[in-house]
Amino acid sequence: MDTTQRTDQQRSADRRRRELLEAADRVVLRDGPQASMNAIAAEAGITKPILYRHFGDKGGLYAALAKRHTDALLDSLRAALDAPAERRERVEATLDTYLAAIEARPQVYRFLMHPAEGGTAAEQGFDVGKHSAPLLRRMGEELAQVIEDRLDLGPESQQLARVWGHGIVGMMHAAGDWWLGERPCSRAELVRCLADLLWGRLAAAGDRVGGPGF
Amino acid sequence: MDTTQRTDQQRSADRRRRELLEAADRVVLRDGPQASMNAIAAEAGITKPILYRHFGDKGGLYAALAKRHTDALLDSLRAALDAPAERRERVEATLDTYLAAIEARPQVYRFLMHPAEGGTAAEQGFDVGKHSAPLLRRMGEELAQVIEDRLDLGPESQQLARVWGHGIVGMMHAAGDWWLGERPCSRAELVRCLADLLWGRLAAAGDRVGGPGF
DNA sequence: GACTGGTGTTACCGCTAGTAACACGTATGT
DNA sequence: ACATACGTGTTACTAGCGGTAACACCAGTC
Repeated sequence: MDTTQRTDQQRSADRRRRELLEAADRVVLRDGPQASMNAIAAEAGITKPILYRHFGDKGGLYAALAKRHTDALLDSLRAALDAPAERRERVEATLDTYLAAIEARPQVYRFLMHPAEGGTAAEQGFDVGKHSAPLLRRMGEELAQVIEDRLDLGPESQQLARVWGHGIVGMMHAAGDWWLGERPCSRAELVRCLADLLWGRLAAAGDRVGGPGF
Repeated sequence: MDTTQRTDQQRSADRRRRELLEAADRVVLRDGPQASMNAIAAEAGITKPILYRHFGDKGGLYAALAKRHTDALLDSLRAALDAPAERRERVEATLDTYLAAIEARPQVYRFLMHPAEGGTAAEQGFDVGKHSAPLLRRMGEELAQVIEDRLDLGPESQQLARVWGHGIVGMMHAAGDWWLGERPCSRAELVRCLADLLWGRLAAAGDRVGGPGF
């Protein structure tokens, strides 16, 4: 059991794992989030127990799969968030990056937003509400960190930043989801509307004639 | 087949349907969104085929169940939205109403946010992204209508209102979900933070020393 | 009394996630 | 050279799911 052999094995296992993940990716892209383990195994040219040896259970495979895409998307978002430009431009660029991603690959995005599922009887924690997709949480935390690092929000800075991070991400997600289903306008228009909302146009708008206003 | 008898039968069927829905409610509240049809039938004291005769399939039962809670929650939200007060107060009241609801019954809320699932091979439309929970969509449309009715937003009023409706609902949902899982602050504080976000504090905040600002 | 319609059952189908048990190749220790 | 251990792969299975077909019972009606 010398070191070189162990690394060899590990390398082989890692390569195998990547191949399996790519096969799973193709199936999920084709069949949606409810792709079966049988289908994934068949696509990879092997049988189920191998998948289970590599990933434990379906949740493990899905987590590994989600991590790849989540990391990639988060990298794009960070890039847009870090670009050298005015705050408004940067916010719009980030929104546009996210919307472009979900527009380009709706199946992947749909998969990422899907909660864990826990088929038979595992991982059930009903008493709390933490069912949201990991991607949303990670994006929220990431954005919160950026906000807290860069904005001066007074004494309650941290709390405000975290609430805003998750809130803005949720706004982006829900609006994007609705937009993807109905396509009521162009992406650029959607970006502008959302940025306007974040820029306080809701509070600044005048009441409509005849009513007390929202 | 005279009218009175048909009404009698219909009444009986309706009562039965309500009983079944209440049983399903109890099971979902106990087991979460993945409650099985067997469990629900057992809770109602009957067997599966009866459930299927009443609701068609699992999606039908879940849709009926969701409609009850969704209608109830939307009524509460409408009440908060229509209260006689300033705009900011009303926004805060609406946010608080939603958060209080999900805080009081997280399982129900979790169930409502769950997408349709389509067990075996039904209702699969992967090419579009319309997987979101009906509750989110309905709340978004409802809020959009209120915004459009009451605010003067210029020529692009309708589009802005719809984007904002879905965006604000998504913000509320994501922030509420995160808050419910981590409980980082009181409900009132969360409400204030979110209202501040909607009131443009993000755009108004100053840059932190040493960086160009978000 | 035969007939019809609603309510209920049992027993099944095909599918899923997940696993146990077995077979093959290969490198190693004695 | 041979036995041993190990990783890789298979087949065949379990338990449970959503959903359904076929049958039983019990009312009211012609």
